[in-house]
Amino acid sequence: MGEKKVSIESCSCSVIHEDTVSKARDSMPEEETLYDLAELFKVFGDTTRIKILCALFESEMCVCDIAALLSMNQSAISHQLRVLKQARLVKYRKEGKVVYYSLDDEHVKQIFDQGLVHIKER
Amino acid sequence: MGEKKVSIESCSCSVIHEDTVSKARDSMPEEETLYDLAELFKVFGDTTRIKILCALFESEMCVCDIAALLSMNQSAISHQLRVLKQARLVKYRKEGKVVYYSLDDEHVKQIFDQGLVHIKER
DNA sequence: TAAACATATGAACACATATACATATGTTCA
DNA sequence: TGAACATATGTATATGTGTTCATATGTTTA
Repeated sequence: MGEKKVSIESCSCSVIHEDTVSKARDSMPEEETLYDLAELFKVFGDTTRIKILCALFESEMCVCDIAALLSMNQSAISHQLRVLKQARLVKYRKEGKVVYYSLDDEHVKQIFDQGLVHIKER
Repeated sequence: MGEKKVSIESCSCSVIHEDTVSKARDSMPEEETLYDLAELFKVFGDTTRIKILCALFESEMCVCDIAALLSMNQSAISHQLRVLKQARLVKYRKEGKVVYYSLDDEHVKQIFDQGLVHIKER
């Protein structure tokens, strides 16, 4: 059962499990959702940005603080904060010329921690 | 308090909140842990790989099935499965010439779902 | 054994991206 | 108002990466 062979032009080989494929297809979220999800994880997938998020777990920080902490120049940090901001992972408040960044979302730490669990378990 | 200014050569500006910086520094996990974490999320940060993982939530699948499902050629899928395998996100079993892939870790879905929560909330 | 098939792998190419440098913006304070 | 300063942003560059094509590996079956 479900072993009917169907050749599909996009793949050089024939499909072995038609049932499995169509069931998986039905259970897949929308294309856009999966795209957004990948974009989100992409933001987490950089050492500098992970470090920034990690630092902000402790408290809000200004750009200069973060640059000093990570021993990187202000421009690099500012560029990365922009990415984090666009992903709605951090928010900011201005106090004069100083801009303080903080986490925008309580899920950030949960995603972070879930990742940690996977890392530690090896 | 904690407002002593210290100039650090790596940053053109002066540090405003010395206390905040050193507290954050103390709370940071090891460099290697953060690196590994970024590497893990990097794996999640690709549409093709997210789709593969998502498909495997339903059931194990062979390479051909996945290729057909995603309308991509077998080589591309195989390359991505390799990345997922190296990150210990999928495992495989061989049955003759067919290789069945499945999730290697119960955390995968939890990380995935945490990401979804963040996406949906906007 | 040879053909057919599923999968893996190496190389090449196109494209994305992180950082550095230079500079612009906007705020404070003398 | 102008100097000093924190931050943002545009551009260039080096590095990383996803996909494709060609081919290798390994298994089944005629």
